[in-house]
Amino acid sequence: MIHKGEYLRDLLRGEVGKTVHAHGWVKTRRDSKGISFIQLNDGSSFQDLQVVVEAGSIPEEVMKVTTTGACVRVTGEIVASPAAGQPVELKAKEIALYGGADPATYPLQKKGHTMEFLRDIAHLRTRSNTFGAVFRVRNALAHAIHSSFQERGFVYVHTPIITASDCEGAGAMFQVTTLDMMNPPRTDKGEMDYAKDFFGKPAFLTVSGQLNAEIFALAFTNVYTFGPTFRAENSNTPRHLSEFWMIEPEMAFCDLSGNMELAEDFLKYTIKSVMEACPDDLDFFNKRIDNTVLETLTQVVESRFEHVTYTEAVRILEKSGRTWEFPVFWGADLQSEHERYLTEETFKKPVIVTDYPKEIKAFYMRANEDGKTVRAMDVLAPRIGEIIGGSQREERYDVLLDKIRKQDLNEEAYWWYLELRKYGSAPHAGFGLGFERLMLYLTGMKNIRDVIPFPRTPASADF
RNA sequence: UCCCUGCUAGCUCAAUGGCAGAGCGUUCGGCUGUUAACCGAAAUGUUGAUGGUUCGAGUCCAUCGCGGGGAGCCA
Repeated sequence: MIHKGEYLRDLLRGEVGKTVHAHGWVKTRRDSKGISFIQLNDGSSFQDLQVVVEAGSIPEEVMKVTTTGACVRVTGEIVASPAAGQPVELKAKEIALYGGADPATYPLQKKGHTMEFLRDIAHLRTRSNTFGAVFRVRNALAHAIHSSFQERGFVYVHTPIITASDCEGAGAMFQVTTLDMMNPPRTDKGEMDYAKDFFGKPAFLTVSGQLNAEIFALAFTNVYTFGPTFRAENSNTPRHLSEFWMIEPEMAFCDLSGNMELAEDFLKYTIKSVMEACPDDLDFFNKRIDNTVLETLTQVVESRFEHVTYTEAVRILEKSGRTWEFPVFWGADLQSEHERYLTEETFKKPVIVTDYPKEIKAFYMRANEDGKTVRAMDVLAPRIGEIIGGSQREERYDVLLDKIRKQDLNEEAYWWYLELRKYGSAPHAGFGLGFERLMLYLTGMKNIRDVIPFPRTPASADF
Protein backbone atom coordinates (compact mmCIF):
# COMPACT_ATOMS: atom_id res chain seq x y z
CA MET A 1 0.00 0.00 0.00
CA ILE A 2 1.09 3.52 -0.80
CA HIS A 3 1.31 5.75 2.26
CA LYS A 4 1.29 9.47 2.67
CA GLY A 5 4.62 10.77 1.48
CA GLU A 6 4.91 8.08 -1.18
CA TYR A 7 2.40 9.33 -3.74
CA LEU A 8 3.90 10.81 -6.88
CA ARG A 9 2.51 14.13 -5.69
CA ASP A 10 4.84 13.83 -2.70
CA LEU A 11 7.82 12.62 -4.72
CA LEU A 12 7.46 15.67 -6.97
CA ARG A 13 8.02 17.80 -3.89
CA GLY A 14 10.59 15.47 -2.44
CA GLU A 15 14.19 16.21 -1.68
CA VAL A 16 16.89 15.86 -4.28
CA GLY A 17 19.26 12.96 -3.73
CA LYS A 18 16.72 10.71 -2.05
CA THR A 19 16.20 7.15 -3.31
CA VAL A 20 12.52 6.35 -3.73
CA HIS A 21 10.04 3.88 -5.21
CA ALA A 22 7.53 5.37 -7.63
CA HIS A 23 4.37 3.43 -8.49
CA GLY A 24 2.15 4.40 -11.35
CA TRP A 25 0.94 4.08 -14.92
CA VAL A 26 2.98 5.12 -17.94
CA LYS A 27 1.24 8.01 -19.65
CA THR A 28 3.71 8.55 -22.47
CA ARG A 29 7.27 7.82 -23.34
CA ARG A 30 9.77 9.69 -25.49
CA ASP A 31 12.99 8.09 -26.71
CA SER A 32 16.18 9.69 -27.90
CA LYS A 33 19.47 8.11 -28.85
CA GLY A 34 20.92 7.59 -25.42
CA ILE A 35 18.01 8.46 -23.17
CA SER A 36 14.32 7.76 -22.59
CA PHE A 37 11.72 9.86 -20.80
CA ILE A 38 8.74 8.19 -19.17
CA GLN A 39 5.78 10.22 -17.89
CA LEU A 40 4.47 8.39 -14.82
CA ASN A 41 1.19 9.17 -13.09
CA ASP A 42 -0.62 7.64 -10.10
CA GLY A 43 -3.63 9.94 -10.03
CA SER A 44 -2.38 11.91 -7.04
CA SER A 45 -1.69 15.03 -9.04
CA PHE A 46 -2.11 16.51 -12.48
CA GLN A 47 1.65 16.73 -12.86
CA ASP A 48 3.36 13.55 -14.03
CA LEU A 49 6.66 12.38 -12.61
CA GLN A 50 9.25 12.36 -15.36
CA VAL A 51 11.34 9.21 -15.16
CA VAL A 52 14.70 9.42 -16.92
CA VAL A 53 16.24 6.22 -18.21
CA GLU A 54 19.81 6.45 -19.44
CA ALA A 55 20.78 3.95 -22.11
CA GLY A 56 22.05 0.72 -20.58
CA SER A 57 20.81 1.44 -17.05
CA ILE A 58 17.68 -0.69 -17.45
CA PRO A 59 17.70 -4.09 -19.22
CA GLU A 60 16.41 -4.05 -22.80
CA GLU A 61 13.64 -6.59 -22.10
CA VAL A 62 12.26 -4.40 -19.29
CA MET A 63 12.26 -1.25 -21.43
CA LYS A 64 10.48 -3.15 -24.17
CA VAL A 65 7.41 -3.69 -21.95
CA THR A 66 7.53 -0.27 -20.28
CA THR A 67 5.15 1.21 -22.80
CA THR A 68 2.20 3.60 -22.73
CA GLY A 69 -0.46 2.22 -20.40
CA ALA A 70 1.81 -0.17 -18.50
CA CYS A 71 1.88 -0.20 -14.72
CA VAL A 72 5.32 -0.12 -13.17
CA ARG A 73 7.36 0.48 -10.06
CA VAL A 74 10.42 2.60 -10.64
CA THR A 75 13.21 2.71 -8.10
CA GLY A 76 15.66 5.52 -8.44
CA GLU A 77 17.02 8.80 -7.26
CA ILE A 78 15.20 12.13 -7.20
CA VAL A 79 17.40 14.60 -9.08
CA ALA A 80 17.05 18.23 -10.07
CA SER A 81 15.82 18.42 -13.65
CA PRO A 82 18.21 20.15 -16.03
CA ALA A 83 15.39 20.94 -18.46
CA ALA A 84 12.34 23.13 -18.14
CA GLY A 85 8.95 21.61 -17.40
CA GLN A 86 9.54 20.07 -14.00
CA PRO A 87 11.72 20.98 -11.02
CA VAL A 88 12.69 17.40 -10.22
CA GLU A 89 12.69 14.07 -12.02
CA LEU A 90 13.40 10.45 -11.17
CA LYS A 91 16.62 8.90 -12.42
CA ALA A 92 15.72 5.24 -12.83
CA LYS A 93 17.91 2.51 -11.37
CA GLU A 94 15.38 -0.30 -11.57
CA ILE A 95 11.99 -0.81 -13.18
CA ALA A 96 9.62 -3.59 -12.17
CA LEU A 97 6.57 -4.32 -14.29
CA TYR A 98 3.21 -4.90 -12.58
CA GLY A 99 1.10 -5.14 -15.73
CA GLY A 100 1.97 -4.52 -19.35
CA ALA A 101 -0.24 -2.89 -21.96
CA ASP A 102 0.00 -3.92 -25.60
CA PRO A 103 0.71 -0.62 -27.38
CA ALA A 104 -0.92 -1.90 -30.55
CA THR A 105 -4.31 -2.12 -28.85
CA TYR A 106 -4.09 0.28 -25.88
CA PRO A 107 -6.68 2.89 -26.80
CA LEU A 108 -5.34 5.99 -25.05
CA GLN A 109 -2.94 8.12 -27.01
CA LYS A 110 -1.62 11.47 -26.01
CA LYS A 111 -3.74 13.62 -28.23
CA GLY A 112 -7.00 13.99 -30.03
CA HIS A 113 -9.60 12.02 -28.12
CA THR A 114 -13.19 13.13 -27.98
CA MET A 115 -15.17 12.96 -24.76
CA GLU A 116 -17.58 10.60 -26.51
CA PHE A 117 -14.83 8.12 -27.29
CA LEU A 118 -13.42 8.32 -23.78
CA ARG A 119 -16.90 7.71 -22.36
CA ASP A 120 -16.96 4.42 -24.22
CA ILE A 121 -13.82 3.40 -22.36
CA ALA A 122 -14.85 4.56 -18.91
CA HIS A 123 -12.59 1.89 -17.41
CA LEU A 124 -9.52 3.57 -18.91
CA ARG A 125 -10.52 7.23 -19.27
CA THR A 126 -9.67 7.66 -15.58
CA ARG A 127 -6.00 7.59 -16.60
CA SER A 128 -6.32 10.49 -19.02
CA ASN A 129 -5.37 14.05 -18.15
CA THR A 130 -8.93 15.30 -18.42
CA PHE A 131 -10.58 12.65 -16.29
CA GLY A 132 -7.79 12.62 -13.77
CA ALA A 133 -8.49 16.30 -13.27
CA VAL A 134 -12.28 15.82 -13.29
CA PHE A 135 -12.27 13.20 -10.58
CA ARG A 136 -9.74 14.93 -8.37
CA VAL A 137 -11.96 18.00 -8.54
CA ARG A 138 -15.02 15.87 -7.81
CA ASN A 139 -13.31 14.51 -4.71
CA ALA A 140 -12.24 17.97 -3.58
CA LEU A 141 -15.74 19.30 -4.14
CA ALA A 142 -17.35 16.51 -2.11
CA HIS A 143 -14.92 17.22 0.67
CA ALA A 144 -15.64 20.95 0.51
CA ILE A 145 -19.38 20.32 0.69
CA HIS A 146 -19.03 18.38 3.91
CA SER A 147 -16.63 20.84 5.51
CA SER A 148 -18.80 23.77 4.49
CA PHE A 149 -21.77 22.35 6.38
CA GLN A 150 -19.81 20.79 9.22
CA GLU A 151 -18.11 24.11 9.95
CA ARG A 152 -21.55 25.70 10.27
CA GLY A 153 -22.71 23.01 12.69
CA PHE A 154 -25.04 21.25 10.25
CA VAL A 155 -25.86 17.58 10.93
CA TYR A 156 -25.36 15.18 8.04
CA VAL A 157 -28.47 13.03 7.66
CA HIS A 158 -28.74 9.89 5.55
CA THR A 159 -32.14 9.96 3.90
CA PRO A 160 -33.42 6.72 2.39
CA ILE A 161 -32.64 5.63 -1.14
CA ILE A 162 -35.62 3.31 -1.33
CA THR A 163 -38.87 5.02 -0.52
CA ALA A 164 -42.44 3.81 -0.39
CA SER A 165 -43.91 7.10 0.69
CA ASP A 166 -45.21 8.00 -2.76
CA CYS A 167 -45.25 11.71 -2.02
CA GLU A 168 -41.93 13.11 -3.11
CA GLY A 169 -43.46 14.39 -6.28
CA ALA A 170 -40.31 15.67 -7.96
CA GLY A 171 -40.42 13.59 -11.10
CA ALA A 172 -40.85 10.14 -12.59
CA MET A 173 -39.59 7.37 -10.33
CA PHE A 174 -37.87 4.04 -10.84
CA GLN A 175 -39.87 1.26 -9.29
CA VAL A 176 -38.18 -1.22 -6.98
CA THR A 177 -39.80 -4.63 -6.87
CA THR A 178 -39.05 -8.29 -6.32
CA LEU A 179 -42.25 -9.44 -8.00
CA ASP A 180 -41.97 -11.72 -10.99
CA MET A 181 -42.67 -9.37 -13.88
CA MET A 182 -43.54 -12.26 -16.17
CA ASN A 183 -46.13 -13.59 -13.77
CA PRO A 184 -47.04 -11.02 -11.12
CA PRO A 185 -49.57 -11.72 -8.36
CA ARG A 186 -52.97 -10.15 -9.05
CA THR A 187 -55.74 -8.86 -6.84
CA ASP A 188 -59.37 -9.85 -7.38
CA LYS A 189 -59.68 -6.83 -9.65
CA GLY A 190 -56.80 -8.01 -11.78
CA GLU A 191 -54.40 -5.30 -10.62
CA MET A 192 -50.85 -5.88 -9.43
CA ASP A 193 -51.01 -7.18 -5.86
CA TYR A 194 -48.34 -5.08 -4.18
CA ALA A 195 -49.28 -6.54 -0.81
CA LYS A 196 -47.18 -9.46 -1.96
CA ASP A 197 -44.25 -7.28 -3.00
CA PHE A 198 -41.10 -7.02 -0.88
CA PHE A 199 -42.21 -3.96 1.09
CA GLY A 200 -45.90 -4.84 1.04
CA LYS A 201 -46.59 -1.82 -1.16
CA PRO A 202 -45.09 -0.14 -4.24
CA ALA A 203 -41.56 1.10 -3.65
CA PHE A 204 -39.32 3.43 -5.61
CA LEU A 205 -35.87 4.95 -5.76
CA THR A 206 -35.84 8.37 -4.15
CA VAL A 207 -36.09 11.52 -6.23
CA SER A 208 -35.31 13.81 -3.29
CA GLY A 209 -34.44 13.59 0.37
CA GLN A 210 -36.12 16.89 1.17
CA LEU A 211 -39.22 15.69 3.00
CA ASN A 212 -37.13 13.39 5.19
CA ALA A 213 -34.60 16.15 5.74
CA GLU A 214 -37.41 18.38 7.02
CA ILE A 215 -38.06 15.80 9.74
CA PHE A 216 -34.47 16.13 10.86
CA ALA A 217 -34.36 19.92 10.58
CA LEU A 218 -37.29 20.07 12.98
CA ALA A 219 -35.20 18.23 15.58
CA PHE A 220 -31.56 19.03 14.80
CA THR A 221 -32.09 22.64 13.57
CA ASN A 222 -29.63 22.64 10.66
CA VAL A 223 -29.12 19.50 8.58
CA TYR A 224 -28.04 18.43 5.12
CA THR A 225 -28.20 15.41 2.90
CA PHE A 226 -25.68 14.51 0.23
CA GLY A 227 -26.42 11.37 -1.68
CA PRO A 228 -27.64 9.74 -4.87
CA THR A 229 -31.06 10.49 -6.32
CA PHE A 230 -32.86 9.01 -9.29
CA ARG A 231 -35.13 10.31 -12.00
CA ALA A 232 -36.80 8.07 -14.56
CA GLU A 233 -37.40 11.00 -16.90
CA ASN A 234 -36.60 10.47 -20.55
CA SER A 235 -34.32 13.49 -20.54
CA ASN A 236 -31.64 13.50 -23.19
CA THR A 237 -29.55 16.58 -22.58
CA PRO A 238 -25.99 17.38 -21.50
CA ARG A 239 -27.39 18.52 -18.14
CA HIS A 240 -29.43 15.50 -17.00
CA LEU A 241 -28.64 12.11 -15.53
CA SER A 242 -30.93 9.30 -14.42
CA GLU A 243 -28.74 8.83 -11.36
CA PHE A 244 -27.12 11.89 -9.87
CA TRP A 245 -25.99 13.26 -6.53
CA MET A 246 -27.85 15.95 -4.74
CA ILE A 247 -27.03 18.23 -1.83
CA GLU A 248 -30.04 19.28 0.22
CA PRO A 249 -29.62 21.51 3.28
CA GLU A 250 -32.67 22.16 5.44
CA MET A 251 -32.71 24.79 8.17
CA ALA A 252 -35.19 25.43 10.97
CA PHE A 253 -35.75 29.04 12.08
CA CYS A 254 -34.85 30.14 8.58
CA ASP A 255 -36.73 32.18 5.99
CA LEU A 256 -36.15 32.75 2.31
CA SER A 257 -33.49 35.41 2.82
CA GLY A 258 -31.55 33.09 5.13
CA ASN A 259 -31.90 30.42 2.49
CA MET A 260 -30.49 32.72 -0.19
CA GLU A 261 -27.65 33.74 2.07
CA LEU A 262 -26.67 30.12 2.66
CA ALA A 263 -26.92 29.26 -1.05
CA GLU A 264 -24.57 32.08 -1.97
CA ASP A 265 -22.11 31.46 0.86
CA PHE A 266 -22.15 27.74 0.15
CA LEU A 267 -21.33 28.17 -3.55
CA LYS A 268 -18.56 30.63 -2.80
CA TYR A 269 -17.05 28.47 -0.08
CA THR A 270 -17.01 25.28 -2.13
CA ILE A 271 -15.69 26.96 -5.27
CA LYS A 272 -12.96 28.67 -3.32
CA SER A 273 -12.00 25.42 -1.59
CA VAL A 274 -11.64 23.59 -4.88
CA MET A 275 -9.62 26.45 -6.35
CA GLU A 276 -7.24 26.11 -3.44
CA ALA A 277 -7.14 22.30 -3.44
CA CYS A 278 -6.81 21.70 -7.20
CA PRO A 279 -5.01 24.63 -8.85
CA ASP A 280 -3.22 22.47 -11.43
CA ASP A 281 -6.42 20.72 -12.44
CA LEU A 282 -8.32 24.00 -12.83
CA ASP A 283 -5.45 25.44 -14.85
CA PHE A 284 -5.80 22.50 -17.17
CA PHE A 285 -9.55 23.06 -17.58
CA ASN A 286 -8.93 26.71 -18.24
CA LYS A 287 -6.31 25.90 -20.85
CA ARG A 288 -7.85 22.97 -22.66
CA ILE A 289 -11.56 22.78 -21.88
CA ASP A 290 -12.94 26.28 -21.40
CA ASN A 291 -10.72 29.33 -21.18
CA THR A 292 -13.31 31.34 -19.23
CA VAL A 293 -13.53 28.96 -16.27
CA LEU A 294 -11.03 30.59 -13.94
CA GLU A 295 -12.31 34.06 -14.67
CA THR A 296 -15.90 33.00 -14.05
CA LEU A 297 -15.09 31.20 -10.80
CA THR A 298 -13.08 34.11 -9.48
CA GLN A 299 -15.92 36.43 -10.33
CA VAL A 300 -18.46 34.23 -8.54
CA VAL A 301 -16.32 34.08 -5.42
CA GLU A 302 -15.80 37.85 -5.37
CA SER A 303 -19.13 39.28 -6.50
CA ARG A 304 -22.51 39.57 -4.83
CA PHE A 305 -25.17 37.42 -6.44
CA GLU A 306 -27.90 39.40 -8.08
CA HIS A 307 -31.31 39.19 -6.39
CA VAL A 308 -34.42 39.67 -8.48
CA THR A 309 -38.03 38.71 -7.94
CA TYR A 310 -39.85 36.70 -10.54
CA THR A 311 -42.05 39.71 -11.22
CA GLU A 312 -39.01 41.91 -11.84
CA ALA A 313 -37.40 39.22 -14.00
CA VAL A 314 -40.49 39.07 -16.18
CA ARG A 315 -40.40 42.84 -16.54
CA ILE A 316 -36.73 42.75 -17.61
CA LEU A 317 -37.47 40.07 -20.19
CA GLU A 318 -40.49 41.94 -21.52
CA LYS A 319 -38.44 45.11 -21.89
CA SER A 320 -35.49 43.35 -23.54
CA GLY A 321 -36.84 43.86 -27.03
CA ARG A 322 -36.07 40.25 -27.83
CA THR A 323 -38.39 37.93 -29.61
CA TRP A 324 -38.68 34.80 -27.52
CA GLU A 325 -39.45 31.33 -28.72
CA PHE A 326 -41.57 30.98 -25.59
CA PRO A 327 -43.65 34.04 -24.76
CA VAL A 328 -42.92 35.94 -21.58
CA PHE A 329 -45.83 36.92 -19.37
CA TRP A 330 -46.53 36.95 -15.66
CA GLY A 331 -47.52 33.42 -14.71
CA ALA A 332 -45.42 31.55 -17.25
CA ASP A 333 -42.41 29.59 -16.07
CA LEU A 334 -39.00 30.88 -17.12
CA GLN A 335 -37.54 28.91 -20.02
CA SER A 336 -33.89 28.17 -20.74
CA GLU A 337 -33.65 31.10 -23.13
CA HIS A 338 -34.97 33.46 -20.45
CA GLU A 339 -32.66 32.16 -17.75
CA ARG A 340 -29.69 32.48 -20.05
CA TYR A 341 -30.59 36.02 -20.94
CA LEU A 342 -30.77 37.01 -17.28
CA THR A 343 -27.48 35.41 -16.25
CA GLU A 344 -25.41 35.80 -19.39
CA GLU A 345 -26.58 39.13 -20.76
CA THR A 346 -28.40 41.19 -18.15
CA PHE A 347 -26.30 40.49 -15.07
CA LYS A 348 -23.36 38.39 -16.30
CA LYS A 349 -23.20 36.52 -12.99
CA PRO A 350 -25.31 34.18 -10.85
CA VAL A 351 -28.82 35.44 -10.28
CA ILE A 352 -31.27 34.41 -7.58
CA VAL A 353 -34.87 34.66 -8.77
CA THR A 354 -37.44 34.61 -5.97
CA ASP A 355 -41.16 34.74 -5.29
CA TYR A 356 -42.58 32.74 -8.16
CA PRO A 357 -46.29 32.40 -8.91
CA LYS A 358 -47.74 29.67 -6.70
CA GLU A 359 -49.21 27.85 -9.70
CA ILE A 360 -45.84 26.88 -11.14
CA LYS A 361 -44.21 25.78 -7.87
CA ALA A 362 -44.57 22.86 -5.47
CA PHE A 363 -47.30 22.58 -2.84
CA TYR A 364 -44.90 22.70 0.13
CA MET A 365 -43.61 26.21 -0.62
CA ARG A 366 -44.54 28.98 1.83
CA ALA A 367 -47.34 31.21 0.55
CA ASN A 368 -46.65 34.92 0.45
CA GLU A 369 -49.07 37.49 1.85
CA ASP A 370 -49.96 38.72 -1.64
CA GLY A 371 -51.85 35.47 -2.19
CA LYS A 372 -50.25 35.04 -5.62
CA THR A 373 -46.64 34.08 -5.05
CA VAL A 374 -44.64 31.64 -2.94
CA ARG A 375 -41.25 31.97 -1.24
CA ALA A 376 -39.34 30.01 -3.85
CA MET A 377 -35.89 30.69 -5.17
CA ASP A 378 -33.88 29.48 -8.13
CA VAL A 379 -30.18 30.20 -8.41
CA LEU A 380 -29.33 30.59 -12.07
CA ALA A 381 -25.76 30.42 -13.28
CA PRO A 382 -24.31 31.49 -16.62
CA ARG A 383 -23.89 28.64 -19.12
CA ILE A 384 -25.66 25.93 -17.12
CA GLY A 385 -28.88 27.59 -16.04
CA GLU A 386 -30.63 26.46 -12.90
CA ILE A 387 -28.11 25.14 -10.40
CA ILE A 388 -30.11 25.45 -7.18
CA GLY A 389 -33.82 25.27 -6.48
CA GLY A 390 -35.20 25.93 -3.03
CA SER A 391 -37.84 27.56 -0.90
CA GLN A 392 -39.08 28.47 2.49
CA ARG A 393 -41.44 25.66 3.46
CA GLU A 394 -45.07 26.09 4.42
CA GLU A 395 -45.00 25.61 8.20
CA ARG A 396 -48.69 26.34 8.89
CA TYR A 397 -50.77 23.18 9.27
CA ASP A 398 -54.03 24.58 7.95
CA VAL A 399 -52.48 26.29 4.96
CA LEU A 400 -50.52 23.18 4.00
CA LEU A 401 -53.53 20.89 4.39
CA ASP A 402 -55.58 23.24 2.27
CA LYS A 403 -52.97 23.19 -0.49
CA ILE A 404 -52.68 19.42 -0.45
CA ARG A 405 -56.45 19.15 -0.83
CA LYS A 406 -56.67 21.82 -3.53
CA GLN A 407 -53.95 20.15 -5.58
CA ASP A 408 -55.72 16.83 -5.25
CA LEU A 409 -52.78 15.15 -3.54
CA ASN A 410 -53.17 12.03 -1.44
CA GLU A 411 -53.74 13.54 2.00
CA GLU A 412 -53.10 10.26 3.82
CA ALA A 413 -49.71 9.77 2.23
CA TYR A 414 -48.59 13.07 3.76
CA TRP A 415 -49.75 12.23 7.27
CA TRP A 416 -46.32 12.51 8.86
CA TYR A 417 -45.39 15.55 6.81
CA LEU A 418 -48.54 17.24 8.12
CA GLU A 419 -47.88 16.13 11.70
CA LEU A 420 -44.56 17.98 11.61
CA ARG A 421 -46.73 21.11 11.37
CA LYS A 422 -49.06 19.89 14.08
CA TYR A 423 -46.44 19.26 16.72
CA GLY A 424 -43.83 21.93 17.29
CA SER A 425 -43.80 23.43 13.83
CA ALA A 426 -41.24 26.11 12.98
CA PRO A 427 -40.46 28.27 10.00
CA HIS A 428 -37.88 26.44 7.93
CA ALA A 429 -36.28 26.53 4.52
CA GLY A 430 -33.89 24.61 2.32
CA PHE A 431 -32.69 23.98 -1.17
CA GLY A 432 -31.47 21.30 -3.51
CA LEU A 433 -28.32 21.50 -5.56
CA GLY A 434 -27.23 19.10 -8.26
CA PHE A 435 -23.70 17.99 -7.47
CA GLU A 436 -22.86 17.29 -11.10
CA ARG A 437 -24.26 20.65 -12.18
CA LEU A 438 -21.80 22.29 -9.84
CA MET A 439 -19.09 20.07 -11.30
CA LEU A 440 -19.94 21.37 -14.78
CA TYR A 441 -19.61 24.88 -13.49
CA LEU A 442 -16.26 24.22 -11.82
CA THR A 443 -14.61 22.33 -14.64
CA GLY A 444 -16.09 23.90 -17.74
CA MET A 445 -16.89 20.40 -18.97
CA LYS A 446 -19.76 20.46 -21.43
CA ASN A 447 -21.55 17.19 -20.77
CA ILE A 448 -22.76 16.00 -17.39
CA ARG A 449 -21.93 12.42 -18.39
CA ASP A 450 -18.28 13.40 -18.14
CA VAL A 451 -18.26 14.65 -14.56
CA ILE A 452 -19.67 11.49 -12.93
CA PRO A 453 -17.59 8.31 -12.87
CA PHE A 454 -20.22 6.01 -14.37
CA PRO A 455 -23.10 7.90 -15.99
CA ARG A 456 -26.61 6.44 -16.11
CA THR A 457 -28.87 7.95 -18.76
CA PRO A 458 -31.87 6.70 -20.74
CA ALA A 459 -30.88 3.50 -22.57
CA SER A 460 -27.37 3.62 -21.15
CA ALA A 461 -26.00 2.02 -17.97
CA ASP A 462 -22.61 0.60 -18.87
CA PHE A 463 -19.73 -0.13 -16.53
C1' U B 1 -40.36 12.50 -26.22
C1' C B 2 -39.77 16.39 -30.40
C1' C B 3 -36.44 19.13 -34.02
C1' C B 4 -31.56 19.28 -36.35
C1' U B 5 -27.19 16.52 -37.27
C1' G B 6 -23.46 12.71 -37.53
C1' C B 7 -21.73 7.32 -38.01
C1' U B 8 -15.41 5.77 -43.27
C1' A B 9 -8.34 2.62 -40.48
C1' G B 10 -7.10 2.05 -33.18
C1' C B 11 -8.35 7.74 -32.78
C1' U B 12 -9.66 12.59 -35.39
C1' C B 13 -11.40 13.52 -40.05
C1' A B 14 -11.31 13.81 -46.03
C1' A B 15 -13.36 11.52 -50.50
C1' U B 16 -18.99 15.62 -57.96
C1' G B 17 -23.00 8.57 -57.83
C1' G B 18 -17.17 6.08 -60.90
C1' C B 19 -9.35 3.38 -58.15
C1' A B 20 -10.76 3.80 -50.14
C1' G B 21 -7.39 8.86 -48.46
C1' A B 22 -4.60 12.11 -44.77
C1' G B 23 -2.90 13.40 -39.82
C1' C B 24 -2.16 11.17 -35.15
C1' G B 25 -1.31 6.42 -32.83
C1' U B 26 1.23 1.57 -33.84
C1' U B 27 5.71 -1.12 -35.98
C1' C B 28 10.75 -0.55 -37.96
C1' G B 29 14.94 2.79 -38.64
C1' G B 30 17.43 7.60 -37.37
C1' C B 31 18.48 11.56 -33.74
C1' U B 32 23.17 13.31 -27.12
C1' G B 33 17.79 16.08 -22.57
C1' U B 34 12.66 15.24 -24.44
C1' U B 35 7.91 18.09 -22.56
C1' A B 36 1.10 16.70 -27.17
C1' A B 37 9.51 15.90 -29.07
C1' C B 38 11.56 15.69 -34.06
C1' C B 39 13.11 13.19 -39.14
C1' G B 40 12.40 8.81 -42.63
C1' A B 41 9.74 4.31 -43.99
C1' A B 42 5.90 0.49 -43.45
C1' A B 43 1.45 -2.00 -41.93
C1' U B 44 -3.63 -1.06 -40.93
C1' G B 45 -10.79 -0.92 -44.09
C1' U B 46 -17.34 -6.02 -43.78
C1' U B 47 -17.53 2.78 -44.96
C1' G B 48 -23.14 1.41 -37.99
C1' A B 49 -27.24 -2.55 -39.54
C1' U B 50 -31.06 -4.18 -42.95
C1' G B 51 -33.60 -3.34 -47.32
C1' G B 52 -34.17 -0.38 -51.86
C1' U B 53 -32.94 2.95 -56.39
C1' U B 54 -28.83 2.54 -60.10
C1' C B 55 -24.73 -0.19 -65.28
C1' G B 56 -22.30 1.34 -60.72
C1' A B 57 -23.69 3.50 -53.72
C1' G B 58 -19.15 5.64 -48.50
C1' U B 59 -22.24 9.17 -51.33
C1' C B 60 -29.31 8.89 -53.08
C1' C B 61 -34.12 6.76 -50.53
C1' A B 62 -36.60 3.93 -46.34
C1' U B 63 -36.46 1.63 -41.59
C1' C B 64 -33.66 0.52 -37.32
C1' G B 65 -29.42 1.21 -33.88
C1' C B 66 -25.88 4.37 -31.53
C1' G B 67 -23.68 9.36 -30.71
C1' G B 68 -23.77 14.90 -30.71
C1' G B 69 -26.45 19.85 -30.51
C1' G B 70 -31.10 22.30 -29.35
C1' A B 71 -36.08 21.98 -26.87
C1' G B 72 -39.34 19.98 -23.13
C1' C B 73 -39.05 17.87 -17.98
C1' C B 74 -35.72 19.28 -14.02
C1' A B 75 -31.13 19.34 -10.26
